[in-house]
Amino acid sequence: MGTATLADVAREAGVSMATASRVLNGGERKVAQEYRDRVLAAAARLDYTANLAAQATARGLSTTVTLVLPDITDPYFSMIAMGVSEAAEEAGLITTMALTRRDAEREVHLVRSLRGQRPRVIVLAGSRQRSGHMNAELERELEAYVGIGGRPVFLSQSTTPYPSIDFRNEQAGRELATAVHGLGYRRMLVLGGPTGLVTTEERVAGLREGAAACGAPIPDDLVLACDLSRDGGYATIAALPEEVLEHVDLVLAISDVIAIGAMTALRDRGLRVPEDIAIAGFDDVPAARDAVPPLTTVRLPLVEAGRAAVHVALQDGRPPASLAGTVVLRESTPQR
Amino acid sequence: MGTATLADVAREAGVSMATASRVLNGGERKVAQEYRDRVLAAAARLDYTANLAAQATARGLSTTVTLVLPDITDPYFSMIAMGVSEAAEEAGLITTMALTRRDAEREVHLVRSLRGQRPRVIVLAGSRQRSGHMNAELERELEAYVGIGGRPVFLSQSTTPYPSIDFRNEQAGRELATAVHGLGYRRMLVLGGPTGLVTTEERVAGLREGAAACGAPIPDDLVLACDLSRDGGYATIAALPEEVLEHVDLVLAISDVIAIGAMTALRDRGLRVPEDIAIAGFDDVPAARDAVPPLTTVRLPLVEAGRAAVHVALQDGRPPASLAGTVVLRESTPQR
DNA sequence: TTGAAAGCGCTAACAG
DNA sequence: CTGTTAGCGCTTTCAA
Repeated sequence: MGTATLADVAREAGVSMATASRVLNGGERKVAQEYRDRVLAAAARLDYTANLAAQATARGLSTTVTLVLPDITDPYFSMIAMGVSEAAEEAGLITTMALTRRDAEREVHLVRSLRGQRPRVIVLAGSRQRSGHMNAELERELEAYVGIGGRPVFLSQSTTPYPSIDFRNEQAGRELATAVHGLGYRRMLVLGGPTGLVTTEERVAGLREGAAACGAPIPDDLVLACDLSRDGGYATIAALPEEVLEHVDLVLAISDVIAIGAMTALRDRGLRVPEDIAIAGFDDVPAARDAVPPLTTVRLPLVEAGRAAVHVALQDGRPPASLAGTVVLRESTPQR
Repeated sequence: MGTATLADVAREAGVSMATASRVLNGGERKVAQEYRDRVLAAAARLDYTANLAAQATARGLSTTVTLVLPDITDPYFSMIAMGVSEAAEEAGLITTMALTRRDAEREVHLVRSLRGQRPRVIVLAGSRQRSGHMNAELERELEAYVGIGGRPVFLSQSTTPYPSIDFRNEQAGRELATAVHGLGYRRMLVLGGPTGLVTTEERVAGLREGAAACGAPIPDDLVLACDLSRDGGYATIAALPEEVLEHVDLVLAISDVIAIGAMTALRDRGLRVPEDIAIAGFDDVPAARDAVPPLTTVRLPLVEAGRAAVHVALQDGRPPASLAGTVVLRESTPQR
């Protein structure tokens, strides 16, 4: 019951297993219409479902896309997950996910044990470390993975020979800085997220370049590192000396989550947003719209990026182009 | 390269495949220490990783937990996903996820094709329909799944003979209504989410009961259905006739996401929150803390529920107890 | 305890 | 175009 196998279907249809396999799971036409129909009918009658595990054993690769990501609870990644899952499904693949909890070492172990699943594609989401000591390890694991026919893709930078989908972080930063400068902001503070991550450093660099180009350079001591989370933004603003904040008219956070935490902290310090101090973020996660005031940000095609990752992996021809962001001005940065 | 098989390990260690299998993937003690060491050493030397697909073929079941959920982008579900993934990992299982896009029919198809993966556990997240025509279909699929040794669990109600993890939605509703009544609110409006869903109806019922018990019953025409999303909350409030809103001092949304959308809509209508109208939600997703003003809600142990689901499925002894919520009062419902 | 050998369900040459 | 027949890598009786 519930366990009809290919052999059962073949017998029921009066054909060989090979033929049954060809019509049920094989590629395109190659079987006479009559046989095809008989097999299909038998399969339906028996409620046949292919045993994917057996298929994977025989083929050497499973029909799975594995998404490795730091934290599914972060909207940045859940958007990406959405895209990966959509594209995988369209390609007839199943999505598996594994969480690294933002731990590079764990990521390597994960890739190692995931290899056992024989996924067709592994999408590694989350920014790479500029010079992680795990990078080499990771590359070794991926080599082994490629050895069995798998295709790794990075979603945001590759520190390896394998392809990646990238965002134009620097450009986005420049554009945002330029846009807010145009609005009249001159004394900006940057909440730069963790140092060492490629993504955050690119964004910070872009912001500073943009501001500098407009004649309002951001001094080093106004570029603050913080945890890549709501709490990171909150804590950093909360701990800031009064005199620093007094001279600032705009906080530029390198992610919306950080910005949202920062906004709450600003308010908890008795400052009005945006009257006393304005704020902007990056990513345009859904929560940015519901922030009060709504958050100025750079919209990144997150879902699309997830989709692109699996496409690039599947048809490895396509050259991975980097994805641009769009500045979205909202009330958190009014004309000043 | 990267493709050491059990046979390779056995040969390298000078033992039979059976022995190698026993030490590497089998249960506990049964192999002499010396052999055990030799196998382990050989495996390490060869960088052996078990082929999970082959294992699943041989065993009939894979080492996978499959999570079926409506939308990973919704924080309610991403919290649950977090818990499932954690517990699965602790049990040495891999988590797979599939998105239904809130479509019951799709859910059934998904379960059907997921069956092919032979997951050890399938967690079906998301509220059941009170009387969905797909319920019977779903049950049929699950029967087949159980037939191959799988274990289904529902996360929020079971319309089938299989276990479920439940929240005490009604009780939570009663407590919330009672709490806000204690704060001085008397004329409440309910944003009840979609009708037909068990969860939403339970919450609505609880709220109404609680309010009624306090002597401030909520009339039928102040219980509004809406989409289970931020936009659902926004749209419903936006479309409300002025005279209805005038008589309301508190909006009770059956989810935080709805509440957050509603809050924005209220504000867009020129109302002050909470001065003119207060608001509360359900779930206590992270965004509730960052809402302005911070949102009163009922905290539900979402991550914990996800964990419980896999535990219940794995050791089917434990009787699935239902999980209680805790009212969390914040500034969106000040003493009035 | 250990090993030989028969599968698990499916695929993919290779003939016919 | 169809069927025969080896595997795929691992598990698991069953004897030794």
